[in-house]
Amino acid sequence: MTKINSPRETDEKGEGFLKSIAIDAVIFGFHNNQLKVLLIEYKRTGLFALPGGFIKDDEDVNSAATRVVNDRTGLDDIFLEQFYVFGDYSRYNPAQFKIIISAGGAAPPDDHWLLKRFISIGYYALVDFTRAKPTPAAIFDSCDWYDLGSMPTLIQDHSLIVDKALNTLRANLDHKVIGFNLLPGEFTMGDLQKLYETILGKKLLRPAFQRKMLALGILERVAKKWTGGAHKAPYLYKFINETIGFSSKQ
Amino acid sequence: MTKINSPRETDEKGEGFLKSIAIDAVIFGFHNNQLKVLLIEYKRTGLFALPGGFIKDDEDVNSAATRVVNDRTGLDDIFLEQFYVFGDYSRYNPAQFKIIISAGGAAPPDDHWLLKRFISIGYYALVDFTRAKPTPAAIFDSCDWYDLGSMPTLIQDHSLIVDKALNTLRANLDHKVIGFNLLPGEFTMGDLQKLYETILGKKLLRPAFQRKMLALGILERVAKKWTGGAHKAPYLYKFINETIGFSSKQ
DNA sequence: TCAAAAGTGTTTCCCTTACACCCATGA
DNA sequence: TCATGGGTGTAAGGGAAACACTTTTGA
Repeated sequence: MTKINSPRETDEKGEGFLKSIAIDAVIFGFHNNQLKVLLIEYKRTGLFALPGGFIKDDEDVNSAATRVVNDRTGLDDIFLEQFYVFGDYSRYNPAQFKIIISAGGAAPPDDHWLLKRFISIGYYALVDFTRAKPTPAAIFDSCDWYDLGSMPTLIQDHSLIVDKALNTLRANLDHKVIGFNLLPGEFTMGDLQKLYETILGKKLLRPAFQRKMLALGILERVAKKWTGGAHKAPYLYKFINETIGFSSKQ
Repeated sequence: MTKINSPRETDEKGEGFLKSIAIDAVIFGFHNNQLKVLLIEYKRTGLFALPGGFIKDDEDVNSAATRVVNDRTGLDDIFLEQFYVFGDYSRYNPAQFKIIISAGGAAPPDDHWLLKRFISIGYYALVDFTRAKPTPAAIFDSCDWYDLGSMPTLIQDHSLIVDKALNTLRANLDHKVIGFNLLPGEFTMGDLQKLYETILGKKLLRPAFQRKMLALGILERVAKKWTGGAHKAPYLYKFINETIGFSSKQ
């Protein structure tokens, strides 16, 4: 579908990209009982933002989102879903972009395409923290995980986008099968419960949780786990589902 | 928020509008136990489509959607919600738009802004059929209600958009309070049940339905209804909720 | 042998389902 | 008085909540 011709975002005209449309990705990971979000920092600005990108003239929007997440994490098989379009006029803030572009070289002309108003399509992605390799682009100082509770201030309305992504994740956790995307291939029931508790922000009852998860019929018990703890070793489970990757589950 | 300056879609350059972004609205109504969708027909083309529009340079995207629905129905207080962005490259079909524009006057130049690739933000609206006044624009032959089961062929991927809107409506009917927006201010429990049955495409048990709806605590019994039928007259109910209008319910 | 975590069994409770019964009304 | 649709009562069934008990392991 997508011809590869590699236009460059830094062109003043934005040749090769759809104008006025951006993609912002809230990439969630889970580690040490903490829900994390991948953020980038623009060089020499102290400005933090969600990983984002633009849509090539001949590229599907969903493919562009996949490409953005792949560029930042190196992962291919990711759960990714649109959740909202952020399109208020009030989010238009060219001053911030002028700083970002200027930090990368010369000050941009006033009619630089990135200084125009943009609408952003919000995606959220659930990735395996242990396999993701945060990868900055040339214009970033960093690309790293941040705990949801201790994120730096973000540009534009990106904090709002994270909030809305988290709300969507919470709402979907109940009636879609998505939590597993945040865990490694094999995990214990305790890991899974910690994940659910962290996302939902509340404690769950262990017996009820175990039964509910097993009743879904999508978990396969693999083997015994050895632990360093002074207690019974838990089973390992893996998620059995062929339809991994870009999800069209409704 | 929105300065009024009235740009015109027919300008070749699309001056005053965001480029590459359109809005398509699936406006649902309910009448005679049928779920209906509002469709427009372009003049002298035989082409049917969803009501749609574009976003003014200084207009919120959600405001633009409200404006589109208001233009076609005359209604102000409408339930309206984004549900998906349709952004595949394959939906790009300039030939159809060339026909539409040509039918309105002279053939457009090849660089007419409407012949470029567009991404469409899908909204669905739930309106009171009895209060909506379908209103065509100058370039339409008609603007009318169609039964979901007997719609004409639609341009582009508009049939897909309707399908996805219906699926979203079905999924939300269970866990959001939205069905009432399709009924007049006062209605019987039978009306409401018929509506649910039509949307979900299956029969529901009357006693269970009545109890579930009343348990929501959002219905107020108003008065006795007189009927022409040879049976007990049903109560009338009305929906008690202050937060009518553009919904931010999550 | 003990503490801690994991796995499973059991009872209770509540909501939904299914069905029954009564009510009101016009033909 | 009878058929039809509306409203409510009630018993049965299924799943979640709450709690108890057993199992396994390293200290």
